Amino acid sequence: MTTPYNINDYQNPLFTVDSVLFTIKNNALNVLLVKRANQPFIDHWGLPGGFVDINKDTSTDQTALRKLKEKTNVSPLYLEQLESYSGHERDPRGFSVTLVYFALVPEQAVSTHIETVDDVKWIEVNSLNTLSIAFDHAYIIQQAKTRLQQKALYSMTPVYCLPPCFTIGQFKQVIEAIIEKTIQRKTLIRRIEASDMFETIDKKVKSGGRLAQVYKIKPGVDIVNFERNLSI
Amino acid sequence: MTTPYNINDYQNPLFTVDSVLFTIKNNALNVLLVKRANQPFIDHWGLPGGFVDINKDTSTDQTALRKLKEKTNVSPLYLEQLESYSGHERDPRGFSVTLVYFALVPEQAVSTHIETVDDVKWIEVNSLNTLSIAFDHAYIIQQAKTRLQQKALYSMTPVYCLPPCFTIGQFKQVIEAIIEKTIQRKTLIRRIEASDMFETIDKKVKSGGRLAQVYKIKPGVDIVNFERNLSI
DNA sequence: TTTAATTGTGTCTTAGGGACACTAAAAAAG
DNA sequence: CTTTTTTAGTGTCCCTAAGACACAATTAAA
Repeated sequence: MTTPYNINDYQNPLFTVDSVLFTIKNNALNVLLVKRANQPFIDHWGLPGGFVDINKDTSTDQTALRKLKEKTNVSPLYLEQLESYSGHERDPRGFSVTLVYFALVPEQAVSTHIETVDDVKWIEVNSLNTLSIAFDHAYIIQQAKTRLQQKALYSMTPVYCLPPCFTIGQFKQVIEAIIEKTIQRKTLIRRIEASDMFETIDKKVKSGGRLAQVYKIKPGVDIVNFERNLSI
Repeated sequence: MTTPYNINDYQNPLFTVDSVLFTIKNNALNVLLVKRANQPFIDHWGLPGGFVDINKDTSTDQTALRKLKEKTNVSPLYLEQLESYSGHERDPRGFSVTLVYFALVPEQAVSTHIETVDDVKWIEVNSLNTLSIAFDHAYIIQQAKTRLQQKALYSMTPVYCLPPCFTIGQFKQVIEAIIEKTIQRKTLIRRIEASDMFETIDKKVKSGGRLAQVYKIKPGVDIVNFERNLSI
């Protein structure tokens, strides 16, 4: 029953790390796609990612960050594991496993770099069906979107789609773009106060009407989770 | 141990699948541990798991289920991915990635099989420090416990630690063992009704006082999530 | 000066968990 | 046989935070 361990008895699956990097652009949820330079699915658009480099990476988190930095020139403010996907069918080269992260970044942080290259672009998640996407990445993006929507209902996570200084109006727009539903401004204000994550800065900013108070994240605070969801 | 050069080993990290299988035993959260038959950490206790067998497994889910069935002789009722853990330090053989699942099973379903073997056992999660655990598995078990506790606050997931027919009193004990806090019986009854996941069966059962109504899960229903957490 | 737009406040409603009293029914104690 | 103990189940009030929405404040545009 117990044969001695030998690593060569097993064929290792193909293991990659991919990231779903989201941002809000034009009041819509966008995902970063990369034009594939290699087979399989050459010239198709897919998620940024690749193989672990065990000489450079101290963990798969580092792999995800390294690949994202290669494509966007910045590290995302928020990164967490989504899930891994595996099977014989998802990659023509054979049984494969991809560990998928999902990440958030404010659009301004990467816009200048993205505009200088033509193999990296933002695409609206709701327009994904107009492209032919590599592997099962279209499905993975949908899963990541669902997870982000859930998190937006019970946490302050969407703040990582905002620049360092922001107004409540901007925050509300980001949340609404993610959950695809309007929320009460009052509810957001109550949550901002209850979370104690933010501080006002001595500045107001034009917004088309009355000047808006500017907020920023208090240094060193963790993301706050709430006990109730926003209603769906 | 000297492994011959293998191109796959060089490109790919060591990839394994492990599972944190929980049950409730004696009103306490228990985890299934397996005595390791091989290096590294031979004779230490660790999580059930191993390498993907790409000839047998259609996905990593199947790997987890196959390994659990080897050790317990049953498939768990509940299985989901927890997270993956990676790094150079966690396995002396080099950079490794383990994809960890967490699973729930009623104790009765596996007790007879467990008692016949001596390399598999249940151990109370709160007594883990009395054993020396392989790899970073002690840490992983703590992470899985935290995740299970969170899920118990907003979902009916703990029901998978119960046998097919159960009383509200048993359900309450399972939840309380998981979250390590008492809950209001009334709250559980309200959630059972609101979820519409259960039906009463025409049977009552002794419980030390008044006879208790027996419930079971309606066939084909999905686990229900609530919009509010139980208070912590 | 008026109107429109956006920010910010006040407050009532609503849903669901927390608490707890009270009744029901069965077993154990006397 | 009666009383006590134990667990099951119900009724109901409280509390908190989200939803709804009116209304005041402030700015720009018409």
